[in-house]
Amino acid sequence: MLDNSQYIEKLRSSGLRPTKQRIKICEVLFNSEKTFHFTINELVKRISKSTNDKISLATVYNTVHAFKNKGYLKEIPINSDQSYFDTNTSHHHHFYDETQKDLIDIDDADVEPVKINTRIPGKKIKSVEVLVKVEDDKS
Amino acid sequence: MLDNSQYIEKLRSSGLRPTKQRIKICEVLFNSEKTFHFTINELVKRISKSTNDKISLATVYNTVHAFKNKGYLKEIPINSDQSYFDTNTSHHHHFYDETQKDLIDIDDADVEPVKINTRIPGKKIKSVEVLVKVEDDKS
DNA sequence: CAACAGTTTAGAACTATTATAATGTAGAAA
DNA sequence: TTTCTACATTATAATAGTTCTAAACTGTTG
Ligand SMILES: [Mn+2]
Ligand SMILES: [Mn+2]
Ligand SMILES: [Zn+2]
Ligand SMILES: [Zn+2]
Repeated sequence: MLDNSQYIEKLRSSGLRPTKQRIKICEVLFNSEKTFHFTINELVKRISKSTNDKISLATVYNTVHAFKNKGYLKEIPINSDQSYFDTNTSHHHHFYDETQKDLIDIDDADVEPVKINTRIPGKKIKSVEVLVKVEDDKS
Repeated sequence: MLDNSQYIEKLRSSGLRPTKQRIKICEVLFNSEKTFHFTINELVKRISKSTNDKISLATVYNTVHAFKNKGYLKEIPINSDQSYFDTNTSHHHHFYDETQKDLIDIDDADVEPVKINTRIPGKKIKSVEVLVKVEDDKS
């Protein structure tokens, strides 16, 4: 929970001009106690609920990608027709409920550290993500 | 490495009519010693290299989805503009080279079994997939 | 063979995402 | 404060992977 001046500082220190659109998007993304997952469309809805000034879809895409590049958001790899993002940038994994198309954090304490005992020469590891797909238990 | 009569049997026993398109796609997918990863476009290219009879794009999509539903193919979750499929349906994980947009199997022996010590009530686990993103090592 | 459900197909439709290019603005310099 | 300019926003078009449609075709069964 930060106030606007802190977002302005955060944006400035990232080399991003603190425009009113970016500040608003910061509020929507980071002004809540709990982190959450979202698609671009869901974010657009959250934004329009919390302001009267419309932000164009292109700006939402641009800003989400900028924040992702700066490390303020993560993109979660799922097979879906749309991208999912996460305001929780700490190391953790996910359940994906295929029935409800819903992402759920797995507390990092509930997952044994994933050990990969092999490497690709000339490449370095950027991330290690576990996705646990679940479905309704009919049995 | 199976011959056509075995594909015909495999298709029949799955409730799929053994059409010449499906048999051809079986050959392209399963007639090699090594398993591999592919996108729909790459599969279309492989098909046209190995036959003169064109198979329509819609049929390729239909068949890949049918095979996936029958468990003959897996879809690999990646953030990409296109879907990746895998002819290796045994349990294993992947490196994804973001530079070359290339999927590489991780031998299951090189990964400690992933233990998830929590569940979602009413849901059962369908799959547990580890994706290790790598990039060029410039350091 | 006849009948029919399942399959293939070309092409249209759909939709998430990206590109374009004109307009606007934050921040620094004069 | 005014000017300047690189960066940002925006409406809109373009792109592209995927799915849909509906007509033609085919494998299977009786
Ligand atoms: Mn998909
Ligand atoms: Mn993406
Ligand atoms: Zn998360
Ligand atoms: Zn694989």
